[in-house]
Amino acid sequence: MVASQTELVVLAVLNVRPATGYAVRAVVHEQLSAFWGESFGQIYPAIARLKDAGLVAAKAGERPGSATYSLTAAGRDRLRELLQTPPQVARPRNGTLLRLFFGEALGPDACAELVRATKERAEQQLVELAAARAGVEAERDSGETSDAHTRYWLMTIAAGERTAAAAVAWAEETLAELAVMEPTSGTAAG
Amino acid sequence: MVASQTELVVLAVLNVRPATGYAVRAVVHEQLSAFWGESFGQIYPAIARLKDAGLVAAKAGERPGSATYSLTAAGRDRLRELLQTPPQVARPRNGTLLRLFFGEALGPDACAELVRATKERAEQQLVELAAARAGVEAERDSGETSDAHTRYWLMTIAAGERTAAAAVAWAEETLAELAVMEPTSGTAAG
DNA sequence: CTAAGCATGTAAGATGTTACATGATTAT
DNA sequence: ATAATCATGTAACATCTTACATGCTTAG
Repeated sequence: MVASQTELVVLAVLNVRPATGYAVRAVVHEQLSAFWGESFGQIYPAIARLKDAGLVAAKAGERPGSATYSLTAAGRDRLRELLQTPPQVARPRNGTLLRLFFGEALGPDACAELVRATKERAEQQLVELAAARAGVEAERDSGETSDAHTRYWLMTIAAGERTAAAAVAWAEETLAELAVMEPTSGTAAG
Repeated sequence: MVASQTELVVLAVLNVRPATGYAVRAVVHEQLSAFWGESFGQIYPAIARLKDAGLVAAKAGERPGSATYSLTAAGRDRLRELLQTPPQVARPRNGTLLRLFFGEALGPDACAELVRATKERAEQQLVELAAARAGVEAERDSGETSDAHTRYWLMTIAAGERTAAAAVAWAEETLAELAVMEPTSGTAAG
């Protein structure tokens, strides 16, 4: 009875609207990518398990060989159950900060390169999140999505924006400090 | 030749000073925990592989059955090589934001609970990071650690502080918005 | 006609967690 | 004494990525 996190996402996405496995993954990529990721290698086996457990039902899809899945009543119950389990905090793995911590063996120039890359990723993310925000707000105003769902969605976008803005501010501060450090060690040393 | 990230951390920690496997894990827990995690189940096999590859050398430790490991010349070369590889960005997995995104099925009260937990974790982290900052600065002033390493260490602490502060600000904003939402759906609905 | 996108799945291998098993040393 | 900490390792299991294999449909 230990459901994977992937099963939770699949149930949650299918609860919004029935979809093919491919479309489930598209939703995850397009709407959740700032805080969640899944690959086909996880999604298809997860759907198969959920089908075996009677939590989702398959209808023949529009194309031959494809299937559109939707939640059963048991699936909706299970979804609520899973949503109420405390989120498991994932082990952090920030390769940039790891390298920066051991920056003495790497040198200030290479470290600055890493921080610049972080800054660019964060700025890119701010652009994407602004676009997502505009899209969600337009959808809300056109009445295509429930108002409550729109609000929750915007809260997750706000979280991404805060985090990305903090990353940009940190990167700028850190680049300034790296700029005044002499290259006394590391591979870039003269 | 695909070295795991764990091998990189082990090499980096042993480059600072020779240590037992147990002590390597203690360093990771005490100094890197804000952005990195490792368990014994990873560290011991990683050390065994590094020893087989001639990248670390074992000396008999102070206790019977224990060993103190240090980098060989090949190990130092390999470390520099690994530090220069681009950091692989880990797949994001934020269980709180996932639940919040599907908050309509959960209800505003349960969502507020999740956000409060996030806020408390972030505040706790700010306390821990402030203590770490004080400890590092004291070490620097006493001359126990190289000045360069201290600076890099403080940069990683600053990253954690920025991120945690952003999380607190987001949580407060989000709690205010959740407070004005009516419980029209979700398990907590009346 | 051909490339891109839609669609489903499997298999191998890497990675990671947790629990278990064992035992020495140090502090209370 | 006895609990906590130091110390090493294995085994089972879960998870995840990547590549592979296949084929339909739509747009250029």
